[in-house]
Parts: sequence; structure tokens; C-alpha cells
Amino acid sequence: MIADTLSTPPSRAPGRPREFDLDEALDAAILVFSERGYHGTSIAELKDAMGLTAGSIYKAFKDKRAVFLAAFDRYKAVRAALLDARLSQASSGRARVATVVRFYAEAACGATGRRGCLAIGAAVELTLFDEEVAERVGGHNARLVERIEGFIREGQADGSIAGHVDAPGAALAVFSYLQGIRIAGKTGRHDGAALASAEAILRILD
Amino acid sequence: MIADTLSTPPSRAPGRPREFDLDEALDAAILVFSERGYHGTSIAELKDAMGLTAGSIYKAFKDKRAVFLAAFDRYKAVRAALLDARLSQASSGRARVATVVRFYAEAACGATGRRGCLAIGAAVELTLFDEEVAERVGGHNARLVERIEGFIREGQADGSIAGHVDAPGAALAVFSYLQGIRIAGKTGRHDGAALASAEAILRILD
DNA sequence: ACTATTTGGGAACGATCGTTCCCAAATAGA
DNA sequence: TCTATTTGGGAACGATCGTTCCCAAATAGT
Repeated sequence: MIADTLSTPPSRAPGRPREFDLDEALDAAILVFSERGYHGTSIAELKDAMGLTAGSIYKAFKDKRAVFLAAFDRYKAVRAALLDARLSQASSGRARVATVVRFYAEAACGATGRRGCLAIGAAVELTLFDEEVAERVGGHNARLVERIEGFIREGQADGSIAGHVDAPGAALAVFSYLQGIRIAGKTGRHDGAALASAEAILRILD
Repeated sequence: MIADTLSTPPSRAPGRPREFDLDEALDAAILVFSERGYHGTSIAELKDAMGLTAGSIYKAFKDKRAVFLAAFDRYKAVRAALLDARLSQASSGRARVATVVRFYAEAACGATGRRGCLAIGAAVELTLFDEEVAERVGGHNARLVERIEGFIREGQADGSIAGHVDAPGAALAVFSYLQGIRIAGKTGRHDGAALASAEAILRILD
């Protein structure tokens, strides 16, 4: 696991080198797990989607749960990078909240919306009986809520958000909207109103 | 299935009578399916929870999926009855929206919140590959969104909600909040702020 | 060249899955 | 009382599950 403590170049380890890209395989796993859920996904389906054999999967990961956790981590990292890129262009507290809200509303539309969010799937399916998943999901969620609350306070400081807004309550309300719009997207009936709902939620900040 | 077309009393059918109450069994199934999800629940667990044998389950229901659909229908009916009872005491459009929002926020707290919502579980786990589940979930969701939009329009008519509010957008935003607060409740970290978030979301209507 | 190590591929394993089947028990109608 | 019908209980079934194992191939170090 941990190599290159401070040595020179890549300096490969002994043994036959892996022939596939781990992240590409995880991207495929993210799709399958998002569509079918954890328990609804079999190793056979994972195998087909990732283009690997069972042996290769179990050499790269301890078990099915480890594949899921790795996919979850990558999903979170990729989505966070996309969101942060957009956030860097927002110049007020309100603009940052609006960016987050629109980011989720867009993801809730079309095929992406129907496919669903891996993190929400993990929360719904696994948190009750898997402490580690609960810890990760809960941590990510709590951090996002805190971040939104920070944006709100920034907005109140820069004048873009009304001072009477209850920051913790509004932050949890916005966070809940983010999760909920992605569930609305599962049925694909509200694509037309998704962006309108994003604008509506921002009224909380007036 | 269809009996008593317009005849007299109960008039039992031939054969040994069922020894358990169907609704009580379904209430147990609702708990298990809510906690573990559809694919995460085995017949053995269903059997234990419902206090039945496999044979009895398969005499009352076609298959596991039929148990789930029946549990889903009952869950929806029970929750709708509870909500309607509260709604009957609300006397303005805004009060009705507030009642709905608080109803979900309360359900998101404590053990109930951690257990999760069966309908959301169905949406996340099953809608993509089960047309019938997608139809039921989508129908219920669409009806709730329409109902909220109706409450908003009523509020605009009775003066309790500002006229400039975009009813369709606000309705979807509120609906999304309802779904999302129940996901927030899965991790049980935001119980304290749940009710505050419910009040915050109502600012949409100002 | 030889050894140690790791991966690719896929057969094989035990466990568990959802479902069916069978028999005894309980009821209605004749 | 006899027949038809339905349920309760639980053993049994084939299918599929997640996982392990084995062997050939590919690499690094000596």
C-alpha cells in the first residue's frame, strides 16, 4: 500500500504489473453501484462492467465491500473536484450557495439523475448496519452542511445574504434540498422544474 | 382476490382460515424493508420479523417482490392517513405547507429517522430497473408535488403566501426538502437542527 | 538463469438465496 | 360424514451468491 517513502522514481515493485487502470475500473464500479445499489450488484456484474475477472478484482480489493468503499471515495473525490472548480468562480457567499444548489439540480436531471447518487444510495442502503459506511457518509454530509453554513455566514458578512437568516437551520435546509432533488431526479418527472426549484430554494437567503 | 361483490356478511371462503393478520405482518415487513432495503432483506429475515414460515408467506404473496409492493402500499397509506389528520387542522395555505414540512422533519429524527423511509429506499434501489415500482413511486411523488403546489396557490389566494412566489418551482423545492431531510436523518447527526431547517425552508413562501 | 513475487484467467467451493413441494390441520358445503 | 379447498410448518430444490484456489504469465532482484 504505502511505497515511495521518499525514494527516487516510481521504482516498480516486483511481480507482474497490473494491466488495468484502477481508477478506470472504479469509474465503472461507480456506475454499476449507483444504478443497482450495493446489495443489488453482484460480483458477476461488477466483473463485466469493470472488464476484469473475479481473480483480478480480489487481488486489487479485499472483498466486495472494499470495492464499494473505494468507489465511494473516488465518487466523492471526483464530484468534490468538479464542485470546487465551480465554487472558485463564485465571488460572494450567496453566489457560492447558489453554485452548490445549481450543481446538484443539474446532476438531478436526465440520465445522470435517473442513475442516482452513489453517496445517497450508500446512506439509504448501508448506514444502519455498517458503521464504517455510516462514519464516512455522516462525515461527508456534516462537512457539507458546515460548508454551506460557512457560505451563508460569508454572505451575511459581504451583504449578499440577509442578516436575519438562521445560518444553521438554513444550511441544513439547503443540504436537505440537495439530497432531495437527486431523489426527485430518480423518477425523471421533474427535470423541467429542477432549475426553477434551485432558484426557489435560494429565497431562504432573502 | 375480489369477493363480496355486493353480498351479505363476511361469508368466509372455504379452506382453513388464515391465522395471522395481514396488516400486522406487513407492518413488520415495512420495518425490515426500511432498515435493510429490498435486496438486503432475505426471506429468512422477513420470515422471522413477520412471525411466519416461508410457506405461509408464499401463500399470502406471489413472491418477495409482491411482499415489498404490499408493504410499500401499506406504508404509503398509513403515512398519508397520519399526514391528512394533521392537515385537516391547518386553516391556511401556508399552514398546510408548514404542516407537511414539519411532519417530515419530525419523522427524520431519532430512531425513525435512522430507520429511513421505505418509499425513498424504493426510489433509490428499484426505480431504475423495475417499471412498476418506478410508476408507483413516481406517481406518489408527482401527486405530493402537485398537492404542495396547490397549497401554495391556496396560500397565495388567502394571503398567507406572497403572490410573487413561483408555485411550481417552490413546490418542487419543498418536496425535495422533504425527501432530503429524511436522508439527513439516516446519519442521525442533525436531529437538533431538523425542526429549525423546517422553519427555514418556509422562508421560500415569503 | 534462477528465485521471489504479483497478476490474469477461470474453475471450483460452500453458503445462502428465493421458491416449491408435501403433509397435516382446519374450515365450508353437500 | 365425505369432499374440496386453503393454511401452517418445514424440508427440499436449483440457482446464484461472494470468495478462494490453482496455474500460467510477467516482472524485479540476484
